[in-house]
Amino acid sequence: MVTRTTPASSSSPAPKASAPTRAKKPSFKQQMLIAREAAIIDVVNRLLAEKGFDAMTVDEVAFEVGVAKASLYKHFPSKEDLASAAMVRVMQRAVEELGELDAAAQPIAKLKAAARWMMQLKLAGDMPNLPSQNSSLRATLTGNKVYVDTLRTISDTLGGWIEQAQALGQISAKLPAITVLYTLYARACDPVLEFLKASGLYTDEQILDMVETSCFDGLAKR
Amino acid sequence: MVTRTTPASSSSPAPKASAPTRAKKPSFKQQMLIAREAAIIDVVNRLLAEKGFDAMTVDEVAFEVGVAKASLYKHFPSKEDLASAAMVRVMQRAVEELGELDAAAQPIAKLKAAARWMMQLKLAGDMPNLPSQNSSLRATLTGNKVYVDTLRTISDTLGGWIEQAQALGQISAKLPAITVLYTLYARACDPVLEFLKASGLYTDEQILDMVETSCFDGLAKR
DNA sequence: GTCTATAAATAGATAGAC
DNA sequence: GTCTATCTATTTATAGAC
Repeated sequence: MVTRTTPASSSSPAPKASAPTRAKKPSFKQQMLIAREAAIIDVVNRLLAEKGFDAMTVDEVAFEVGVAKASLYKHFPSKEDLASAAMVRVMQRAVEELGELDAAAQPIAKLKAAARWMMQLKLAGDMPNLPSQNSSLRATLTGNKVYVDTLRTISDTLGGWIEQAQALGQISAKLPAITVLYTLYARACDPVLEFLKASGLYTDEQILDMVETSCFDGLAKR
Repeated sequence: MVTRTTPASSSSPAPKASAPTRAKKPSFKQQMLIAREAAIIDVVNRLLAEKGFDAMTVDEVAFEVGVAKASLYKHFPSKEDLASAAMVRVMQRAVEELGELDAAAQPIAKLKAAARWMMQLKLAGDMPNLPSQNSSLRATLTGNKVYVDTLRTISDTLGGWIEQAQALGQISAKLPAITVLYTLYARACDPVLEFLKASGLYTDEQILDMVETSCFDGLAKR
């Protein structure tokens, strides 16, 4: 995950000869690097969820991570790449989640569980919120192979489930599969979730139930 | 037709109903003021729809209006007030629209038409996009009496229709009215609309039909 | 790789002439 | 009320010491 090979080669950074008594393991430094970048992405992810890309500042990220801003730029070359890394990570987790959900029997059950996973992530404040209009951000995202590939993987998986569900008469065949897919994706940024949460009237579980119902069963009475 | 019954915003002076004089016509300057502010709000509204509040800059607004930035601040005291004025205007138009829709026979038909009106506005690039998290913006909005009152009017109208529709068995009674209301409001910022439009696969009418279907009938087959 | 310090650009907002 | 010119603060991003 998020294995950036920025530093001078990852093979063997041991210029010093063998000094087994005091030598530190290079893998340790690698692990520290990974851990620090994971900590950075943690903060970025939370800030993206809280305020969105435009309102998030790199100063803020650096302060919350507890690191100098210049150090951040050693890890990620731009603010867009910070956001991109956060998106990649959450999408890779989505791939893992979809893999587990695949055990469910019915396609529609998988789709509901996938939507619920996204909504639970947003309710928990862990869903990055990126503006779909920002051009520089879009350029960075579409130029990131891992991002594009992972998005493709997710879309293919969900798309397959949708077609299966439609073939079984579980999902309406009146709607094109692409529309169903987009409608599911939109649950990741559904403002109804935060509105209902802000109202303080319902528990997270109740909110998930209601939005899942409105999404799959519709507002009109059945 | 802009703000005939109500002043555009708290920052713009209300037209005074003074006795008609023949020597001078202050109403002309008043009209020029109104017209210029309407032109400003036009630009603000479009930019808010295109890039959102955070990415919109006051310099940009001034340039597109063709006026000096300092002049903008003579009309509206802050960027937040610019956005607030745009929101007030679109909401006042919504009130007018709801008044006309009230002629429809069935409550659910009114609700569908209201949702469709919002979606058509967004598809046309005329729906302002405000971040729900920005605190200074929220403060300005909640401190704007016209905004709060108009929002209240809209919510009361839609809320009444929802309860009627539920009583008639047209809208599911399993969902609280507040959830139905929020779900309808969310159509004004539904990313599915722009995704489908960006795909180039469907006409605006087809997109409206599909999203209306998914909203009221749900994704699951009936 | 981390830091301090700073560049370079841009944001929102104002001063003051006319 | 409109303009030019400017202020002040903030933002993304680097330079350079260690």
